[in-house]
Amino acid sequence: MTESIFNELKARGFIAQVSDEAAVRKMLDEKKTTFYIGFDGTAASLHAGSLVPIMAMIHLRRAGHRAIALIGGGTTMVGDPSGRTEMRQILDETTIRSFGESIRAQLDRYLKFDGAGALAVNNADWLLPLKYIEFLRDIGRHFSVNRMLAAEAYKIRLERGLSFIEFNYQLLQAYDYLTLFRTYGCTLQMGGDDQWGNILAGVDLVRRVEGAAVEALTFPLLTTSAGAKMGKTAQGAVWLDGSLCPPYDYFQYWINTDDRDVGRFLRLYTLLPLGEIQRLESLAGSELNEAKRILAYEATALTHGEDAARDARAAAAAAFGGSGQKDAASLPTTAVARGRLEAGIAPAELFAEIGLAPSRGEAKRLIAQGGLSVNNEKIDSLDRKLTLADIGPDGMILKAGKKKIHRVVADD
RNA sequence: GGGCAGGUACCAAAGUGGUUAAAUGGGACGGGCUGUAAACCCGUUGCGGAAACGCUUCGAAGGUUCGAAUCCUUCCCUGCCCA
Repeated sequence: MTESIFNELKARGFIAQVSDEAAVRKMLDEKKTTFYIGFDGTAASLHAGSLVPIMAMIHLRRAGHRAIALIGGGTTMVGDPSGRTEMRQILDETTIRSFGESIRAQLDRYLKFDGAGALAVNNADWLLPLKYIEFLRDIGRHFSVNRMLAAEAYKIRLERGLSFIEFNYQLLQAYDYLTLFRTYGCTLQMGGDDQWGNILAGVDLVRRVEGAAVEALTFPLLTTSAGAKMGKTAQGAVWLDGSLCPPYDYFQYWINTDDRDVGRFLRLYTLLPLGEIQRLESLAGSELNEAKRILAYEATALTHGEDAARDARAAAAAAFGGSGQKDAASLPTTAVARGRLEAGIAPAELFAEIGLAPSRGEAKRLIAQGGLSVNNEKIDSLDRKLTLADIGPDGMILKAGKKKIHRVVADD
């Protein structure tokens, strides 16, 4: 802990708001601190939007602090209204439990839950058994409805509607903080900036109930320079799970970073030293692509491992480098029955089948617009059947647009 | 519980018996220009079909009609006002 981890986080752009900067700085720079971040269990996998909290945990853990990843098995039963325009779909308990388990396993890859430097807990363990009246008397009494209603996070919902179940969310999250403080001596809760109100509610609760000072820190809510939410594309979320978002696609997501975001993202999403990042972001024009390649490689390696990152990088080079296709094997590949290829397959059918087009109609539209190609040769007719003859030594390379690429091989 | 206003495609929002697969905007996608960038220009944007055309869609289910997103009934959901 020679260099200040707080300064490091700050310099990397992780800090939006802090309850008491001097206190947090002192805590993190001088003693081993137990901190926590909560993760919702609303899907089987986390997506790129959760990477900032994950990276923050990695930094702090490396600096010698103890990380608690809280899986929201209990709070997800209720649904956080903060900053949302509509009520979340309420999931059933079995689903939430299984999602929570997947997320725990996923976080383990980044954090290595060894019990000493990092551990995972699930708030279903203490929230589900709660007794309503008891909870109201012990915890509910400390919350001012007036103050809650004034919170920015509820503003939209007060205009559009907020149900009582969601209004309870903050109490539960505050109670989580109290529980982790009591059980693990946790004195810092972090989260996205939309969690500020919920986190402060916990800080208040711990002070009122235990008379102790605990702290809050939030991360900025990121959007890309183009205004899109981080981790979302038109196709959906950029999942951290390789089966939902293959490493190749993950790599592509990062390499397509807007020029203006390269420096910011290198700081947040890689562990490269700041000096190195400064050098990379100072590159201009097309040289910036080198920085993007490094960003994509590092980000992919953190999520999918070095080997997968190397493969993805090689596949990307094959797809976009123009030079040969010796790494074609790394491209997303589908095997198609040899018999069908012998007979010849209509291009619209095949493109739709392997997912390069959402439907045959769309594929036909793309053909009409000159957007589809086989082995880098434009498909100019719906009758241009794809056959065995199109499969070269590296398979048949299909492209939709300039960036979506897929390889087809014959299945014997 | 009562009164009022609503639920239209990815989102916002027109449409109030046929000319509506459904205006317009945004988004997205494709092409052009580029650096796998941004900006800009052009085009596309329910499913199937080469096409003719067929099928499915306007909260849900029924009904009226030659014909409904548009009219009627019931139900579900949301907001506002009153309790």
